[in-house]
Amino acid sequence: MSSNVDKTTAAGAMAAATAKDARSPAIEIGPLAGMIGYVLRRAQLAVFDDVIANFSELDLRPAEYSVLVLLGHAPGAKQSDVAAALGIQRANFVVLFDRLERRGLARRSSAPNDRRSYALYLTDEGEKVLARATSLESQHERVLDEKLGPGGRERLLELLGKLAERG
Amino acid sequence: MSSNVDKTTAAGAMAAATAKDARSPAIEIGPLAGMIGYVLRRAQLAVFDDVIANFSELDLRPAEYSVLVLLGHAPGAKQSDVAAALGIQRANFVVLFDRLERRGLARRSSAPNDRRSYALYLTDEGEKVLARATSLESQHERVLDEKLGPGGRERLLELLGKLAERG
DNA sequence: TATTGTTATACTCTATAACTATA
DNA sequence: TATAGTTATAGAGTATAACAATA
Repeated sequence: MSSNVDKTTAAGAMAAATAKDARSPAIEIGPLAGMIGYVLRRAQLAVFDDVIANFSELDLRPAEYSVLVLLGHAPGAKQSDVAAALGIQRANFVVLFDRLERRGLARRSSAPNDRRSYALYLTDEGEKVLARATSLESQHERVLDEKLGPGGRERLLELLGKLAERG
Repeated sequence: MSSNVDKTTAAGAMAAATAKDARSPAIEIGPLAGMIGYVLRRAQLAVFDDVIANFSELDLRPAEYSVLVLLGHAPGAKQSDVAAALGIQRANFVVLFDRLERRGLARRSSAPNDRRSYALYLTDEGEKVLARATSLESQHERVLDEKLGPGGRERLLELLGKLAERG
């Protein structure tokens, strides 16, 4: 999963872009630094890299964590509703959830009124993994808060919420 | 590339998550709404979807546009430096640039001092496409400014810049 | 007829290893 | 020995079509 050979990752690029080293005649990103989409993408990649690194002991991907969080918050939710709430295609959600189920972290239960659908629940093991992951995630949020400064989180979440509105 | 059958995209999910419709018993994302990484990802997807839609007449992907912008800003830059500045792996950049070259938008020129490397340039056609794309992109930035409100852009770029710093 | 879950498939993006030609 | 470009490949993530079971 990790290596230190031929590292030209986003991290490396950002470092190179700001370094003043005669051996790396790095070029500036210029006008891209003022484009919301570009800066947003780079920030998202940096944050996700940290999340993935923080979850490494759990072998849990961000999308999988979001499913666990949602099941902790809305146990018994319908499979298609969970997928829709997270913006995941039904077809892709099947595979994602299969993995959680095979690992014993979540389970499908037959829904009471509709024999087509499933009600989804965390297992006891899933509750434990969710608790541990949330602890790691909380630590990470505190690191982000240090980077953002006082009031930064509130301002950022408000602005990002406006961007996420569709239409 | 587009269709209106079975749309369970992130857009649909966000709409469903906020709608009050008896036929869509949508569930709330709960704690996810307070997590920087999750909100950041949803915002980035929404913005990129708009960028891609705005560029549809040019058949230009965000990463390709970023290369054109960089070549407009730093003509003659080395291939590996452009890739590093954008956080793209050398190996993947080759394929990306091949497509721009085949379309006649950019070209590789032999570098003066190093026969291993290339100096990259826009073609005249590439300049035209860059100009058109930048015009479309500017329009999009103004739409984003309306969403963000007065001072929103400046605050957002500053906060995102802090998140993008690695370490 | 429409919806739920499912399978299969394809396309993009990304990461790594290995090669070549130069330095 | 190290670097620039390249090729090939594999893994994620994502999108679409089609099907069976059920509504």
